[in-house]
Amino acid sequence: MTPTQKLREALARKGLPLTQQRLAVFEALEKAKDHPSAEALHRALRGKYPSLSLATVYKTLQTLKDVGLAQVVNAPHAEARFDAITGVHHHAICRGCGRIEDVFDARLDRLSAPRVKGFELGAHSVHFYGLCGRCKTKKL
Amino acid sequence: MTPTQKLREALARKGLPLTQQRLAVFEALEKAKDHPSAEALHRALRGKYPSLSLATVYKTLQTLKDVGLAQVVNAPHAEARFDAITGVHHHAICRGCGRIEDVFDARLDRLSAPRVKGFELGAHSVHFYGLCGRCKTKKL
DNA sequence: ATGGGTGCAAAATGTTTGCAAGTCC
DNA sequence: GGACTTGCAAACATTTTGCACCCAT
Repeated sequence: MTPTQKLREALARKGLPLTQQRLAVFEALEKAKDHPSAEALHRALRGKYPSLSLATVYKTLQTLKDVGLAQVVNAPHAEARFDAITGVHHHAICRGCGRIEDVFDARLDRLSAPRVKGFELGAHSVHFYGLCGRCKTKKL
Repeated sequence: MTPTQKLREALARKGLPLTQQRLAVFEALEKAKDHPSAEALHRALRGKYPSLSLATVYKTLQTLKDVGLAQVVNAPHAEARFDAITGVHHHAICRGCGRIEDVFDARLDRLSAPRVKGFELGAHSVHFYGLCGRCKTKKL
């Protein structure tokens, strides 16, 4: 399935039209292997589509997320959240309200780093996503 | 060891003075169990220290990080980084330049969610931190 | 005494939004 | 034709910075 088909189909499922901008952003995102930012995508595309605006790139990425063709790797423009516990531990994060609970689990601490070309990896941290008690009830 | 001692010592190791503001922020951060944001800490402290500025809270958190007494749970005000791969996968993140590489590892995919009071957890993602090839050489 | 810290306000950064004009089906 | 999207600029939220004054050592 070509990118165009894949995108058209995913958009159609939500009744959304396929536009040139959406196709351009989607193709660029699929081609890039370095988890580009909105800014990076905009930069990469402005040669071919000089009128493409950064706001459109943001909106399109949101749309791609909505139709299940993209995801965000980190969680910015949320506030930074700090922790006085500097030892190894993990987190349960509520998708509803952003609440973060610490998770202590030796089994998770023991995970060994995978081999990634060139990287020298040390610490790791596991993020579990879900709904906290309050948001679970709210959603019903 | 009291918070004051712990803080004084960590700061002294880098030749930095202990101030009332630093102590206040550090104590508040240790006491809070909900991964407060800078804003939240500022709000919590303004009753007792009305002149404490938000900028100082930010600077202090940075300092606490530098001396190893705090860490950031998420990574905001970095740009959002997007990914067209929507399946389960993990990431290797370079502390030097922020580069993100995908990690595919079935062993990691299979991790079962821990029990966290009230939470209903689904997906998870493992972040490995380290230095990429380029930053490794730069640091030497 | 002096190097660094604090508080303020302004700048910077990343993202979102309102709206007129344009595009897709 | 009608709903949705685009591009622009302005708004927004979070974080950083410059600078005059102040505090810890």
